[in-house]
Parts: sequence; C-alpha cells; structure tokens
Amino acid sequence: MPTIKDVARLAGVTVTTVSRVLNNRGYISDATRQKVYQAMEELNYQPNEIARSLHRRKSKLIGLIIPTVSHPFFGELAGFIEYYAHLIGYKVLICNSLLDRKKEKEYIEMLKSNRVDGIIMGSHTLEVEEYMNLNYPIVTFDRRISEEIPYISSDNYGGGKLATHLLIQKGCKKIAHISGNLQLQLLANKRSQAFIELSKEHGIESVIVETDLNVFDITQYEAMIRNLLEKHPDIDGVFASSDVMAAYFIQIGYFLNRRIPEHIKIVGYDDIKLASLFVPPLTTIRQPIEEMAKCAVELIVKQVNEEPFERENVFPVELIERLTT
Amino acid sequence: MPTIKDVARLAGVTVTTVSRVLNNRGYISDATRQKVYQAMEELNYQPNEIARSLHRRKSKLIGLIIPTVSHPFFGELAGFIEYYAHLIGYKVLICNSLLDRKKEKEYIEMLKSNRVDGIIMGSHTLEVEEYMNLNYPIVTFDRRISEEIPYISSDNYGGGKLATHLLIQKGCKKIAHISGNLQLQLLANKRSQAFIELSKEHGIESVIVETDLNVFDITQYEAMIRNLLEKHPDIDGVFASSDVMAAYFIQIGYFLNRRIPEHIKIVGYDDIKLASLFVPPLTTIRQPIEEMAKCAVELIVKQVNEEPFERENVFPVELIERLTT
DNA sequence: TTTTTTATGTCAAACGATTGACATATTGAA
DNA sequence: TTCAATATGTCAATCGTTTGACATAAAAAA
Repeated sequence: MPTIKDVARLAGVTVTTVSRVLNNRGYISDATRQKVYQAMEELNYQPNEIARSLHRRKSKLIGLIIPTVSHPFFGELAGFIEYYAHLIGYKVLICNSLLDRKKEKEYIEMLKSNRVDGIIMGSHTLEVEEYMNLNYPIVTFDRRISEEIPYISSDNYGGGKLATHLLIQKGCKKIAHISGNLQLQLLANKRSQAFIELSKEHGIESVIVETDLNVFDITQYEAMIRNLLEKHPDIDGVFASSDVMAAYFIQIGYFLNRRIPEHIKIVGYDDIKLASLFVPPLTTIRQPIEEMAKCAVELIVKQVNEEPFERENVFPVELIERLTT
Repeated sequence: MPTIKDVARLAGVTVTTVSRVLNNRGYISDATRQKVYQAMEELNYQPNEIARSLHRRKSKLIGLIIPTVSHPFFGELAGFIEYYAHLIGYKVLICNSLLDRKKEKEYIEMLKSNRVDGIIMGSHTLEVEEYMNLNYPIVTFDRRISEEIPYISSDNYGGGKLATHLLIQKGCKKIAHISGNLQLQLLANKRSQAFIELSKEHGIESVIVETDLNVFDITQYEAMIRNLLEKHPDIDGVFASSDVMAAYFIQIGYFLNRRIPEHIKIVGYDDIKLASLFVPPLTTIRQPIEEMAKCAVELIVKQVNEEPFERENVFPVELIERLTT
C-alpha cells in the first residue's frame, strides 16, 4: 500500500505539502494541489486511518454492544445507529454479548483497547460499579446506571399503561403479561410495573411470567407460553414485552385454536417491521427506534466534543392498533 | 489513558521489559512479571490496539458490507459472522449499503482506509471491474465476481427446484414466483431459473414478478403482490425468494380471504428464525446461515494468512416443510 | 520599491507500541 | 573457576501521518 511518502515523491513535493493538501491547511497553489491529487489517483492512495487515529487520538469509532443483532429489535436499532454514525463520519464496531457477562466484559475491554470514541450499551449484565469505573463516553439503552451516564429509553411505564389499558378497555377479564427477566434491572421492567398497577387498580385478574436470564434463548418461550395457557385457560388478554414474544403467542394461540382477537387479545412491544406482517397484524406499542438510535449517536458525539448533553432521554411511545385486539 | 511508558515507570522497568511481558518474548523473571502486571492493574492499562495495528500492519478488523442489518436474513448472518470472528480475535465493522452504489463505494474506500484485514461483501451493486481492482482479501455472498475472488452461496438452483417441485407435487396448477431484482447479477437468480425451467418442464402455467432495484424498499412489496393476485386470481402456488416476501404474501392472502394452504400454497427462502412463527408457519428453503457465516470468516482469515482456500463455496439447502403448503 | 501575501520546503517531534542489536549483570551448572 | 543460561537494560528504528517552527522564494499589493 502506498504511503504519503510515495505520493510526495511522485508528485515531486514533500510530505508536508501532501499533508497540507490532504487536510486543507496552509497555502497551496492549484497547480500543486492538482499534482498531488493526480499522484494520489495514480497510486490509488488512501490515507492510513490507523496512523491518523493514532496521531489524532480519535478513532472515529463507536462500539455497539447489544444482546444480538439477529434479534429484530436490535437489528433495526443497530441499522439506524450505523446509519446516523456514518452520516457524520463515524464507524460502528458491533458486539453481540448474547447477554453473557463474560463476553460483555471482554467486549468492553476490547473496545477500550481499540480506543473507540464511545460505547453504546444495549446489553447490561454487569454490576453498576463496573460500568461506573469505565470512565469513557457511554450511552446506555434502557438502563439507568449512575448520575453521570446518559441513558435512552422509551416511556416504558407509559407503554405498559397503554397496552394494559387497551386490554382492559376491550373487555378482557383476565390478563397475562410475559416479560424478559426482571432481575436485569432494566427500565423495561416499568412495563411490568404499569401492568401490575393498572390491573390491580381496575380489579382485573392478572398473571405475570418472565423468562430466565437467557432472555434471548427463544426455545424457552414456547414452553413458557403453553404452560401459562394450560394453567390459566381463561386468559383473554396478553401484553407481551416484545413483538417476538407476541409472535409466539399468536402462533401458540393458533395451534390451540384460540382465535385472535376473539378469544385472546394480544399487545406487543417495539413495533418491529415484521409486526405489521403477522397474521393477524399485531397491535403493539411502538418505540421510536430510529429517533432513539439517532439520539444515541448524538450523545456519544456530544460527549466526545465535550458539549453539554441531556442525561435522561425518554422517548414517547405510541399505541399502534392493528388486529390482535 | 496510561501508556506502556507509564507502566514501565511505575513497575520500575523499561518499556522493553513491559513489552516482553505483554508479548511473552525473551526471558522474564516471575518477580518482574508480577511487578509489571501489578502496575498495569494499578493504572488500568490497556495496550493501545491502534498503535499495535499500525506497527503490525494488521488491524484484526473485518469489514462487513450488507444491504442492511435490519433485514432478518442479514441480521442473522451478521450475528454469526461477528460470533465466529470474535472467537478468533477479529472485530467486525458493519456497513449497511442499503443497496446504494454510492454508499457501497464509500464503504469500500472507508474499509480500505481503515486497513481492515478483509472485506465480506453481501451487497453488490457495482460493476465487476470495480471489485476486481480492489486487490484485497474479499469474500462475496451470492455473487461470482472473478476467477480469484472466493464466493459463498447456497445451492440456489437446488433450492429453486425444491420449492417449485413441492408446489407442483402438491397439485398447484398456476404458480407464481416473486424475486428480488434480477438485474443484480446475483446467484440468487438461479432460484428463478429453476422455477422457470421446472414449471416449463411440467407444463405448468407460471408467472414471475421482481422488485425494482431498491430490493429492500419493503413498501413496494404489497402493491406488487396485490397487483399480481388481481391480474392472476387463479394463482394457487407461490415461491417467494425470501421469507419476508413470503410473509407479505401470507398476509395479503389473509386479507383477500385466500386460505393458506388450501387456496394458495407458499414456499419461502432463507428460513429466518421468525419463519417458524408465522401463522401458518412457513414452509421454506433453509439456507445454513451459520455455516455460511463461519465459512466467510474462515475465507478471510485464510487469505490473510496466505493459506490455500476454496473459491467456490456452495452450501446445500434443505426443504423445511411447515404448514403453508 | 518595499511590504505582504502566498506557496513551498526543511526538519523533527509526536502518537503508542514492537523489535532487533547489543551490553551487562546475576545465577547456576559443569 | 569458567561457561552458559537467565534476566534486564540501552538505544534507536519503524509503522504512517500530523503539525509546529522556521526558512526561503515568488507573486501581488502598497
């Protein structure tokens, strides 16, 4: 690979001049500029970003740690994060923690070693202190870690209320809620909280099931749901904490001959792209994934540039009523 | 951030010694080793991988260009690629081209500037020569570019045959095929080819529609499919070139009161995780996504290490018969 | 004509690590 | 006692780029 020296030699100038052209600094005549460009063209020269990063002490890299990009919600989130990062010249290193503590820790070390400019954490299996000692530009999704670290979430409580309220309003008598593991101190737990409070308030019978810590071990979902419906055959309303979980419900309902929405009404959460394609199309609580992604990138950049930023970034949710309610 | 010098100073040794500890070279007494480790611990030192990369001229980075990680197939693919890359100490830079030529080109330049060790191309909107001049360790998905560049694909022709054959065997009289844009010289086009040949061979009426070049502009799918069913209301079998397209079909069928599989049978392609959750669960052609991802990483590594490698990597597909046929 | 402005060059340090060549000192074994 | 193995140090180059300090010369403006 050609270096700046090769370009300088071919253009008949010094590296300083080439660097000036490259970085638009100081005085450069058009003639020289052209010569340099031509030499770069001829050699197919691309400045070595690694060397630049080393010198500038900025890598223009953002680390993204999520459970897995193959989960539709995180896939969409990652897509938007990369989109907005790219717009402003940042690159994205993806890390799929699979919600494994060891992996998550490894990834954090790795990202620091690689001197990424900031880390977006969408997976949190570690203890609060471990994040606090990080001393690095960070943004978290759905988890409040400390007074300093900014976080992004949707209005989980509001979403939980919307969902539960809709079920009640539609006449459900016994409702269930299926959530991720509640031990992972996520803000998403507020969805469950809203569910509990609202059903209590309205005197409606309710039941909650949660996954084990392997939240994304999708194989457990089916057994959980079948179990739930067996134990409580009179459930007529379900609030699922993600659209994927809702999909399981729809399907199991279909196999058990419970018609949706006639026998059981279902509300999901996220509004992934495929939610509208389910049969019947899923009623769900929409998180503004794109806006949240954009915000995450901005929060990193603001920290890098030492600009002021908001610590709490809670995004409004929206009830998307389709045909499962 | 502390440097190797800080560690050396604190441990009371020279940087050479620290480097020896770090890289396990030469003679080091246990006592010194401990001193060094302790100093690193105390300073929370992490070797600067950027400096290392510069010196080693290896970044341990793999660039991954795909249409978008938010598409389930590519999301799953990206997940596995990152998984296998991580296992052997490689990191993954994701790039969502959105099948935009300009973006794709930008990304390639960017990846080269960042001296990634190799590029996995799952998006190909450029001309063959542009890839050939790349002169870089590359692996492509689903496209044969030159005699040198290795590629990975599923047995598209076999898959097309399996799908078409199943429809015919189940008694369909008029079958349709909906595919991505055929101009993008992809190996996936062989699915269509098999469809055409087989239906001709069996004397079965058939019709093909393809998306425009914005293959992932999902909004066009619905109109396309509705259009198709309006023009050809007697279609009783569909082979969709991806599970997502099949999902559209299932749903539109549902809205038009065409029962599946009684009135229309549907076969998808990919076998994304959600395919089994569709209602009814989707019959599809399974691509071994994980194996393909693993192979992609291996092909990059082999090129980096200048080991011999296979140019053609065609993976067998499997018919997964569920309830839409 | 003199002064500025513009255009380029020279030189060298810095970013943070690795590494080779060589020197020196301490052990332990022969 | 002598030699080899072990342990560390010194020094400097290298990876590819940026940048500051300073010098010089030509062109443009005063």
